[in-house]
Amino acid sequence: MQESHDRSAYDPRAVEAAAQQFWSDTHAFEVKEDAARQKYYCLSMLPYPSGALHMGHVRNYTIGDVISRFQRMQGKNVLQPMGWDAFGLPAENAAIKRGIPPAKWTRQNIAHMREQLHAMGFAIDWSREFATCDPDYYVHEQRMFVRLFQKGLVYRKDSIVNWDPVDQTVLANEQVVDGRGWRSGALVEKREIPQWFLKITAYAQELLDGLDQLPGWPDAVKIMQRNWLGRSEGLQLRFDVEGGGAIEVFTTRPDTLMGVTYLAVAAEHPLALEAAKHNPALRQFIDDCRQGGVSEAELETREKRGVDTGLFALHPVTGERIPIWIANFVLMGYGTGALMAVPGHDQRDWEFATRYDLPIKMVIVSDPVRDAIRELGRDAADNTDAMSAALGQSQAIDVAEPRPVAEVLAEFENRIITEGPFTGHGTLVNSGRYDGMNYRRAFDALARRFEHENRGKRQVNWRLRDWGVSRQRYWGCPIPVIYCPKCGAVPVPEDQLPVKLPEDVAFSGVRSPLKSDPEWRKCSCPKCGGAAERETDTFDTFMESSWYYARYTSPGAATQLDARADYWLPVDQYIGGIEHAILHLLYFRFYHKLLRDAGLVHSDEPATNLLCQGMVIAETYFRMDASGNKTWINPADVDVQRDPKGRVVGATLKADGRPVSIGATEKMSKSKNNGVDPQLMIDRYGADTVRLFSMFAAPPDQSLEWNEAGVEGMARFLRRFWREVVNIAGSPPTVSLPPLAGEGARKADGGAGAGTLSAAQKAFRRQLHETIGKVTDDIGRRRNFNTAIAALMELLNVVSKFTDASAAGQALRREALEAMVLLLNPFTPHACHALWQALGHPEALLEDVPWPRVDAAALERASVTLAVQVNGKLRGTVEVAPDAPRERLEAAARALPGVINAIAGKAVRKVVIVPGKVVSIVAN
RNA sequence: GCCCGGGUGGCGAAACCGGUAGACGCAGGGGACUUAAAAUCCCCCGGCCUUGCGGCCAUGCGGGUUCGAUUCCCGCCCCGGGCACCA
Repeated sequence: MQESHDRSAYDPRAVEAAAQQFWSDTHAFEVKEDAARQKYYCLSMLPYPSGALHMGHVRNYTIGDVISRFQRMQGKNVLQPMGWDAFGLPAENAAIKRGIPPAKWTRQNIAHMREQLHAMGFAIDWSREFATCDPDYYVHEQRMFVRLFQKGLVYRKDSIVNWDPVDQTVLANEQVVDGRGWRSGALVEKREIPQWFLKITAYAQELLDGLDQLPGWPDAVKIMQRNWLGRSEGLQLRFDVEGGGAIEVFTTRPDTLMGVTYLAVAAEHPLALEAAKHNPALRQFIDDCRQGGVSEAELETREKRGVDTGLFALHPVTGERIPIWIANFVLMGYGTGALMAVPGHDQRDWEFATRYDLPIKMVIVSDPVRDAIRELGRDAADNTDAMSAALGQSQAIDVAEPRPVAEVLAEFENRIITEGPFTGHGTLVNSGRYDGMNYRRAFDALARRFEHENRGKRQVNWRLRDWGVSRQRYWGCPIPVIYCPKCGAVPVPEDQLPVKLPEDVAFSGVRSPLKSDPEWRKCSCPKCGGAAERETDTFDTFMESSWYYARYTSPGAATQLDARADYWLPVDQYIGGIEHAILHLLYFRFYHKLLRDAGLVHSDEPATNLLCQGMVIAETYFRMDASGNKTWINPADVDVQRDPKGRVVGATLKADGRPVSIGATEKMSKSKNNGVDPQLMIDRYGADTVRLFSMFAAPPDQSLEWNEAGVEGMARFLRRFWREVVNIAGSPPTVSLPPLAGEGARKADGGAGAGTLSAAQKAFRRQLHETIGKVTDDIGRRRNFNTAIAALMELLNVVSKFTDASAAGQALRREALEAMVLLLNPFTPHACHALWQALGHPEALLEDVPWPRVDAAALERASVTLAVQVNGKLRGTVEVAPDAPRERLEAAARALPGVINAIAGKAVRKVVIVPGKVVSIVAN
């Protein structure tokens, strides 16, 4: 016994090395197109090669691998590729810090991380691997850009960036910390420079409509994208300016037009700049607006400020004089850079008007107020109650005495002025001939009027802006454009592509080597042959990550894609972090439509199913010094103390045994030093245990708290499972008990074979087949891997306790454990690979071995348990035949002592029976 | 600020379509085995009351709908993600 224990003990290191060697030697995961088989393209977002695998990668790629291996066991032709999102800012930072060229640093990181991915045992087709910094990859991106240029989907315009006046460089939002440059500490300024744009807005409507064709995407992502696209129907309208000129505004609420009390323009608006020429105070305000970063979060949380230009616009209906203000919350980039402010019916306009003491007018009343007014108009004497109730609902007005309509309106207006705007749709008042109209009618009437006067037009506006793809950085794909003094911006001819990024460069300071190298940019104009210069900006790295999924299907193709793309695309399952819900996933969808319109793919959307996994979080520990600075301590270096109930009462540093403070549980990060190194975990427990824990500890879309004791629990489970399987491995692979053979048995004798089992044997087998059903559904449909694993643990507990030594009992054990090896294979493929062999199977546990099937006959039950409630409280349960009639259920329920007590002295009013679930008795 | 998501025992979580709240695992307590440790196995484990049977309370907070709400609706509080150079 002792000897066999030693021989058969679970040794993850040896098991995993052998399985990985086998998969590698047999090219087990390299796939090719096969029209005869159903394809399944399972894709995880490609990693940025930051240096080492982190737990977020482990989680992401384990989810993808579980789905891939599961689908493969369903007989599908599964593609699971991997590559590297190799361009980006961190490589430049590393270059500055350590003096290593970004290309070298990046390729070193890739080599290391590739080894780590191998050690996780992912079923990846490595023959398709590429890095986005390979010229063979980005040449196609450059060619696509040139073609989009020719199609008119690319343009250049001035755009605002964060400018660091000390380092003389453009900063990413990430590099702006509290309005200052992260390296120089200088106050960041806004600066306008010319940049390249892709016309994603030309696809806005299609991107919106396409969301309805994606039932396999999470609602949260679709809602976020819908809001991001931000379709709004409104009116673009011209206000004449007193003394000449005009301002165009866009409004989604033309019905509030008569409530306009001021106009607000952006600081960069031409009218603002013109007015500032003769007004130092305006000049000063506009200059102040240039300070600070450009991110939306920063702008939106900034204090709303403005200044009066002293100019007036003329109201397009009344001719009234309307003051024009410059306001820091109006941005030049959205709509027309100017807006009509209606403080009575818009929150932000109201706050601004209140601050600067601008008039507030009521021109819309809520429906309850309108109804009350109508009642008053009919019978002014006696409708106090109705009016009071109506006003009470909307604005809480006390109406003690009947009053004329004008007084009610005045009260409502007073509420708006003092308490806040009424921003809902309602009925127009104080609007002359538009009085009494609702939103829709007023919108139409005003639109017709202004279209007729040639003063305005109906317009659909989008929140979505065109995609600015220029970055003033070195480590990116060069934008293939040449600037000629005579011919202007000329795309690089396709036969001169790629424009290669020089990789052997030295970073002297923060400036891009492309920009400081006078030679690289020199070239001749493709049109006139004269001396010209190259663009030194590179693409936004979202460009590379927008089409990599397609390139995996056509490795080595001379063109961007070839016919193989049609076999594999679209992606069947895409997996990545929720943080990419908007930007990446929108560009990804957009680029797919660009590929489609170039004839390279033949579908409308790139991925049919999307899974967004949550973050990996961990506890934080720190010590604070006298001046309040925190030193963060890694969880691996800490011991935790508990009270007898298991509650955490303190923590100490392993090194000195003295206490440390316990911080929040948050996302693993370098700054909080709470990252757990996956490599350490693999070395200590093996990849299968790490995979199993990362799938068990939380459902994939929630955050996952890393907890090493939990990992040990998984190791315990795997050891037990290993032992159970090895214990039966000596018995013959097929114990001769035909009635147990599921499918075959039912064909042979209609399932009657199971009838020869004892009640305990039947219960055992039912649990097995319920588990097969649950695990299949949890992985295949629900993507709840944690509950699939829990069900398998439960089953193992049952198997361990099932000591039936009869022939039938042994056969049942074998059936259960063979099925479990298959069911666990997606999670712990190395151990299952070894155990499948140990069970005497000659073939490798790959697609040749089909997923276990549920035997419907095994699921039959002799009885079901129903909950019995009295007045909503549980008073007992009854066990009855599944087809027991209603009367018998009620009688059985009423016979329960708990029920008799609960209904004593009461009359039963109602009995609700939900078959298979509950008997609910209402008594009083 | 805006958009999206989440809040259930000491902890991670489960309850899938409104039907027995806490499966599974961790931590903890008690025991077995062992010279000892590790490993393994068995029992207990939301709170309060009760010798026991059992009862009451409990899914962030306050309301509502329902025979019945962790689940649906309304209003709050707290935590997390995103915000594209540029409502």
